[in-house]
Amino acid sequence: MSEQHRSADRTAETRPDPTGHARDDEAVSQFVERFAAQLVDAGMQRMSARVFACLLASDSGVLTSAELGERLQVSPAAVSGAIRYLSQVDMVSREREPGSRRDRYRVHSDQWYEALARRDNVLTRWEGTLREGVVSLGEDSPAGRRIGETLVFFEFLQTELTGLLQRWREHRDRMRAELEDAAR
Amino acid sequence: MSEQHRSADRTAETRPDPTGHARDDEAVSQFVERFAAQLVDAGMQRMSARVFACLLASDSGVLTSAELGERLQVSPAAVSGAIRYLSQVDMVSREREPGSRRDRYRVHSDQWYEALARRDNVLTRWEGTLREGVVSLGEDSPAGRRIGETLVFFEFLQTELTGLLQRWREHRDRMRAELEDAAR
DNA sequence: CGCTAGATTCACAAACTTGTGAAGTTAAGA
DNA sequence: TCTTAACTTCACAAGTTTGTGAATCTAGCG
Repeated sequence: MSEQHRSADRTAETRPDPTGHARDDEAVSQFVERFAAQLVDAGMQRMSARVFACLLASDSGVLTSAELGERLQVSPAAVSGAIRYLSQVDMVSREREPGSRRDRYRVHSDQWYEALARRDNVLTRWEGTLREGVVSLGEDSPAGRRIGETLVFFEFLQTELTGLLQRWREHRDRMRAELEDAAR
Repeated sequence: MSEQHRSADRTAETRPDPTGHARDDEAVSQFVERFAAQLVDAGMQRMSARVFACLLASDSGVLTSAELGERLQVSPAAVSGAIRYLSQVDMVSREREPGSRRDRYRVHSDQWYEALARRDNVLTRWEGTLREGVVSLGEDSPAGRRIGETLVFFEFLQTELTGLLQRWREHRDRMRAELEDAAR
């Protein structure tokens, strides 16, 4: 077996690094599990959440199935299932390592932005259901009017989302420009 | 048993009403189940979602445990559990019907607004975990920097949320004023 | 063109979740 | 103060989800 894949993130307890920092695997694992738990609370499947958090906390941002399995103490089958979901929702991408039959999974840097943008679709579906509801209940009935108000709120949210994401892009670009300046 | 509680929403198939609308119970139930399913997809417990959707679709906006049980075909125990959750998260309020030992459960008109405002707390918790993560990973490590960027995004979101809710309040008040005008 | 590392699929068992009936508790009204 | 309608709690059964090992598939490489 090749030793290549050990270069990015070691599994030893701690590791000195060029800037004088040590990576405390115990602390890292605690972060991974804690953050994954919060993603689960927010509705994500457990294993997908753990895999995602693990990738997020890796220095390279890229890990193989075997590495994920070792860090999370799960079988290749579990990793496979998690990756299937995560790539479906575009939170990780799959890369084939050239000159190898081993896949590498990478976190997208814009995951959160993308995830939020995808909420747009969810809102649209909700709005569809609410519109049907207004019809079923009768738009002049008290219940119909109540559902209608909810619909207005979601429509408002959806509009706001557009502006919000635009402002985020500007905010991010401004930040990056500052970082570039500082580096010079 | 008193017949009082039948006054607000009948269980018969359809009902003529003063404005000439009929309430098609089959269609209403379909809306309730469909909307509840979407709430479940978004992470809510099944029974809580059904109870909430049912209240939302009732003309009075107020139902008793027995009415909820009959409409959703579930036991009083199930209703009790759902209501416990919903009142914990402030999506329904409990009222004691005066001169009776029967509770009534009411949907809040501002549920969605409130629910979104509560997201604020969730974000704060996430930010806490992310901050710990940056420390664990070392703020100058690539992973630490990646988590840090995520943290910035969530901080941005939290700021935006404040403005968004403020704009919603204005939007809503403007709408209500227009409705008042039209009624005159 | 076959061998084999690695990914995927699948049936199953363990763990968790959900809703029920029954027992227990509370408080309105006589 | 007693009775009893209505809510709540609890143990359990049914249903669902999750992760595993084993079998299967895929595609680099000799």
